[in-house]
Amino acid sequence: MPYRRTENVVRRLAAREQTILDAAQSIASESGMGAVQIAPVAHRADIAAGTVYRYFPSKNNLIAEVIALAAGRELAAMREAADAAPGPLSALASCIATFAARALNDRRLTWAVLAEPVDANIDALRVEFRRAIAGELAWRINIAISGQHLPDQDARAVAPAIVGALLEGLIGPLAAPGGNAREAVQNVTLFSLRALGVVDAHARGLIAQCMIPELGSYSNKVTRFTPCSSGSSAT
Amino acid sequence: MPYRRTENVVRRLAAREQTILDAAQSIASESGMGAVQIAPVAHRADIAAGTVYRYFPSKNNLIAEVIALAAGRELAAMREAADAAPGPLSALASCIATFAARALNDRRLTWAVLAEPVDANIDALRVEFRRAIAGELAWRINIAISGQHLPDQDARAVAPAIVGALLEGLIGPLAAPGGNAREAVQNVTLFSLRALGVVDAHARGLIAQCMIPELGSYSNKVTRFTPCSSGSSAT
DNA sequence: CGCGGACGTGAATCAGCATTCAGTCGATCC
DNA sequence: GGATCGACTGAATGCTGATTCACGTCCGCG
Repeated sequence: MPYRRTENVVRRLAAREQTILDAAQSIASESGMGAVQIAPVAHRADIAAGTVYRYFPSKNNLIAEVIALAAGRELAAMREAADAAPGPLSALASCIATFAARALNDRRLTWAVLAEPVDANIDALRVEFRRAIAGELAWRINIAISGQHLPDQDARAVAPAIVGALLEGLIGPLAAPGGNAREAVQNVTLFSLRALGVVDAHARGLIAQCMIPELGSYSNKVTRFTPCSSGSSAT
Repeated sequence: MPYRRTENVVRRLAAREQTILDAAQSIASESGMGAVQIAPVAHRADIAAGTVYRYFPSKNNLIAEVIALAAGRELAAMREAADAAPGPLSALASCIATFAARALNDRRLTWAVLAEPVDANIDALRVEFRRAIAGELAWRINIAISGQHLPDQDARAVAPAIVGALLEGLIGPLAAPGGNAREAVQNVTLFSLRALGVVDAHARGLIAQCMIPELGSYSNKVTRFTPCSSGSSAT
């Protein structure tokens, strides 16, 4: 007869799992996805390498989980910011600024989660995440178009370009490292809005009113992101 | 007494080296940088694995060479297109459109060379390449700004964002695969020009006059790209 | 010719890492 | 208080893929 899982044990196991996830994320955030290896993660979590496999069936699964958690967090923040805005263009601006601000807040992690290749299986999940972000933007863009706030254009095509511009312009290897973060966020947001066809002066106005998340501290909701498409096994 | 290298031998060796480079590039172009492994490259070049090492001291050096060659090709094409244009904004538009068109022409290779991570040492070279492209754009942007054709802005910050938008918007995993290539090029160019602050109508005019390289065939000059910074050993 | 050096070969070596598993230990149950 | 269960350990295993090297082969040389 199998043993029951004591309340205590359940807590301990859950805590351990979280510890592993935290270890993996912090390593990713410090040294990139490539550095997320079983041995270092286990070491940082103060457990043996083998133990990791009691919690995650494979390294890929662990990484996938890290990505899914980060993705859920970012998407939720973007939605929240956009939903709080007064109009379609404001929503768009907030959405972009929020993504930008949070990315800037933890450059390396964002890069690791969104851009740094690891493995073909993982890449599939990452692409889902990017798609979700681009989709979120595309959705808002379409609303603005149908309200005549933006010139007619193919939102599905433009949204990825904005994501690329944000990533490359803010946290890519070429982006200036230091500088005024708030200003950088406002600049890329302005850039994006203009690219969408908002005239310069209007865009500046929108940005001025835009809530930009406090840099240095942001919500850490743990709504795991689940891609809609079925096929992301991440073996 | 060491033997001299016969004319014939020199030719043969050079041809072999080229064959290896071609093999590596074609594999990268078909399956990405990850698939550029010594064994497959050697196989495609019809030589033994060990022979590759008579021509390149390490795999990284081989890959670095592939990247440098591609980079030189692309930069030259961008410069040529821009220099042939009548004015600063035209030059900018041509530069962007050329990059876009050529990238679209060989998506996978462009992606492999510009975006697909391989190894930290290689990444350094890749970053140099990106920097060179962004620098080329920044240069043209600054000319346009000083001629009052563009609103004042930080070209060094904006140029990488444009590169990101082009890559992600055209050849990234989210970009629509099929479709009208010429139209796609014109769309991202329009997007970029607007982002820089060119008003919509004017941008469209510029693009209409813009020479877009024939899709499907383009110059294959072999001006190897050499990053200016000294430290790109690529061990 | 026939010697010797350079090229070419590909099997063996080496290294990095994920994954496994026989063995240890503390908690749970009767 | 034993009998087990099941988590934990970490050394051993296995795989993938770059790199090496002892040995053929070719060709310029006298």
